[in-house]
Amino acid sequence: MREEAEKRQKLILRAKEEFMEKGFMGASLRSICSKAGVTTGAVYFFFQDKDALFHAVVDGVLQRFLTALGEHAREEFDEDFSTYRHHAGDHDEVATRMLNILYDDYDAAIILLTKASGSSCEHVLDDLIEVLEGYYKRLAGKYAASRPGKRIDPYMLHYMTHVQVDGFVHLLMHVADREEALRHVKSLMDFMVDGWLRYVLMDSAE
Amino acid sequence: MREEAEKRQKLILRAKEEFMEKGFMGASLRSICSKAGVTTGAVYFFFQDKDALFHAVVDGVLQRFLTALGEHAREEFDEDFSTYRHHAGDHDEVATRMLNILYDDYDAAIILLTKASGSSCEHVLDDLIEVLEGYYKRLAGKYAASRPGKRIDPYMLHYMTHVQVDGFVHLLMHVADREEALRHVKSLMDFMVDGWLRYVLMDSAE
Amino acid sequence: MREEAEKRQKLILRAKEEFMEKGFMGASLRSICSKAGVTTGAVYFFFQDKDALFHAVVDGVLQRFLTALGEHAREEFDEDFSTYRHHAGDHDEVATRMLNILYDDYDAAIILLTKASGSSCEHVLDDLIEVLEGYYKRLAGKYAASRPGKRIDPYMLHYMTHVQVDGFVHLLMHVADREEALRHVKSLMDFMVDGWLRYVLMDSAE
Amino acid sequence: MREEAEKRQKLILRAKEEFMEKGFMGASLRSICSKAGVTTGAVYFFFQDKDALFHAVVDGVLQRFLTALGEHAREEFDEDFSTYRHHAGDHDEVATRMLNILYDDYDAAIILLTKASGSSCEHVLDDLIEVLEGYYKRLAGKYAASRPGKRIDPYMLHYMTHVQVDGFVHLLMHVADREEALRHVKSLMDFMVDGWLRYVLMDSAE
DNA sequence: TATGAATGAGTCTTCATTCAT
DNA sequence: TATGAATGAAGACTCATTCAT
Repeated sequence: MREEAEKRQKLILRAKEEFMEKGFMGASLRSICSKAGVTTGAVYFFFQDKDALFHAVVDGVLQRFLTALGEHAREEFDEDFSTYRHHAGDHDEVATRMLNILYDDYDAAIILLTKASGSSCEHVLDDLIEVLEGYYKRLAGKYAASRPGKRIDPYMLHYMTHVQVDGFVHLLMHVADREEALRHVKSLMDFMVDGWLRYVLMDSAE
Repeated sequence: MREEAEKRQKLILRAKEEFMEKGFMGASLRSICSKAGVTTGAVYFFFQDKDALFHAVVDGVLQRFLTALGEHAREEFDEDFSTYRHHAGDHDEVATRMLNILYDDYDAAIILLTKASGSSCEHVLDDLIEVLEGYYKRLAGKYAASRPGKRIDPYMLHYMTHVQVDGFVHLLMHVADREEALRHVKSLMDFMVDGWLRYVLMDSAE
Repeated sequence: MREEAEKRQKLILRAKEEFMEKGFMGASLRSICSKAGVTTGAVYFFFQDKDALFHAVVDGVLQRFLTALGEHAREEFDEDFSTYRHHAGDHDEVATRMLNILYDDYDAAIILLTKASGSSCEHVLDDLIEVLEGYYKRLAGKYAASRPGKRIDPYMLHYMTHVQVDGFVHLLMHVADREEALRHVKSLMDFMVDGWLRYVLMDSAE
Repeated sequence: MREEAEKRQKLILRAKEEFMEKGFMGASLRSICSKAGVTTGAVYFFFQDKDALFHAVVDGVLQRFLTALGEHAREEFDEDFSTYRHHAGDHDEVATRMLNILYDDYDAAIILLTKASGSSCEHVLDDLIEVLEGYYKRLAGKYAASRPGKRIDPYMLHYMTHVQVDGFVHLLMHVADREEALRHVKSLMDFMVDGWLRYVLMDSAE
């Protein structure tokens, strides 16, 4: 009661370690269980299968990230682009918010984004990019409409979306310290906005 | 004798298909052998183990890529940066050369770059980036030395190296057609050079 | 208290469905419990084990059937065979009575007779035949004693008992509709009585 | 070479014992392997899965039985029914032939016919009956056509087919000795032919 | 030269059952 | 009274690898 699903928690904890170390496919339920001091069968009381255990590790960050992303998308979409001018640092606040979510459950975030191969999450990144791309396409459309002489390069739009997502992943994987990561995020965002304005929204004269 | 080489070749061919479909870990030697019409033992006659078979599939592109990279590095390093000015398109020729190497053995390149998890090649990308980064660091040093008021941001140097490599991978994975890929590579390179000049080599006044 | 019985009942109901679908061995207590909206432990509160649950499903028909059989045996055994002559339809009434018992709990009857493999009931049919055979042996003995020149073929006696029981099972499994089954039972009984008179009680001259 | 698949044979032998004892579902590959002095993996070298192992035990009898049945069907169908009169013993020869096939691989026959539940053979008996029924329906049609005033009772046609097949199974299971079984088969066949002439081909006046 | 048989540890998963609470 | 957590042995099956021949 009080220790409410203590073993469940321990199981998730050890699973996180194992997934971190060996990835989804490489992870062994046996190994996880023995580390958690639990018999193999126990996993199947708490979770439907290996994949569900993976979700238990990873769903938290994923949901928070997705929610934050949805909110941001709604806000940004309401801006008036006819008068919009980009200033360095414009996107720092959002980026910081998103990054914080990832660093709040650092290991889970890394597992979700880089160790999911073989699980039902193995395409999260691609899915995320696809969603974002759709959203950015509409945004870029609005922007281009208010800027005569501008047109969109579809490949670069897809690529820049990828770069954006990948930038976060790169930060996460190469900068363990949150504060340091937050310091870098500014350059990152400026670099990406440059990319957008120069290579996605290109001059019509091609 | 000729048969020998034939079987070896068929084995490599089917392995390529299997690795492409399921990745290194997911691939089954049994399945490869049966597709190749060869007994299980045969793999171990021709190759030391699963990993060696993977290398047989992948080493060709890897070596050609590495060699080309080495040559390029030597050339570029000899330029005189005191008089250097970047022009759009400067790097297209190199990029084209590298990209062609990848498209010449398209499947092997994709396998090497995205399906190697679990094999001894699983860190090729990281290794490649590390090598490149070292080379770029010296290059950037030279450049900065000839440009008073410029200094290098180490994280962005690492990140830009990553972006550069990742740009190739992205192209490879999302644009199956070589000609189309070659068309995009120009924007890609310009975008990256921009990144270099603005975010890696930043103004000293920070 | 009322709830208690309810849960027990629901458990039996779902168990019946599961046994029907997958047989005793194939049935899963987990699956039964979850269908019944009850915890796993509950089965072991209400029943001793899987086998006891099976009995709970099946004992009703079995007891009613056995009782009816016993009554019939007692009646028939008291007849005077010295004056007995078989007429078509003689046994219809009994057969109808027995068949009705089976159709009154159709699913349970089918489970008992054809899905019990692995349970302690897996030999009910054999047991039933054995009991019946003993009874028929005495009956046939009486009959033969009053008919000089007749002797009994022991194998055919056993076989005819089997045919008799099997006839019921066949009806049950192939004719879901009770009325239709009752219509067929006449031919069935006549066929069997023929068998008895011709092949079980055969002419001594062999 | 000489001992050609010695272990394969031992595996089949032990599997036969295990299937005999516990049925298909109840049988454990582990147990079979350890009895055969072979590791678990070995089964999967020789057979695709548990079901394939079952087939290896059982396919011999099944094929021989089916072949013999097909031949018999062809012969019998060519008879001229307008002049046909049944004599006791008419079918003994066929019955003997079929029975011999079953007794030639006694255990396999029993396993196939009574222990197959859970395997892909679990409906052999039903399938066999269905085939036979189709054949008998045509035969009975021919016969009835040459006998005015006769019509066919469809349920009894199905049932008699079942009785026929079941008669063989019963013999097999209750009479281990082949000679004794062959002695009984005569009564059995006569009983069934009686059934056919009286209850399947009934007088039109119903 | 290359096979085919065999290994044995490993995979995930399911099971009936138990018992403290 | 009945639960929910947990067991532990067993299930079928797959794997990369080895080695006598």
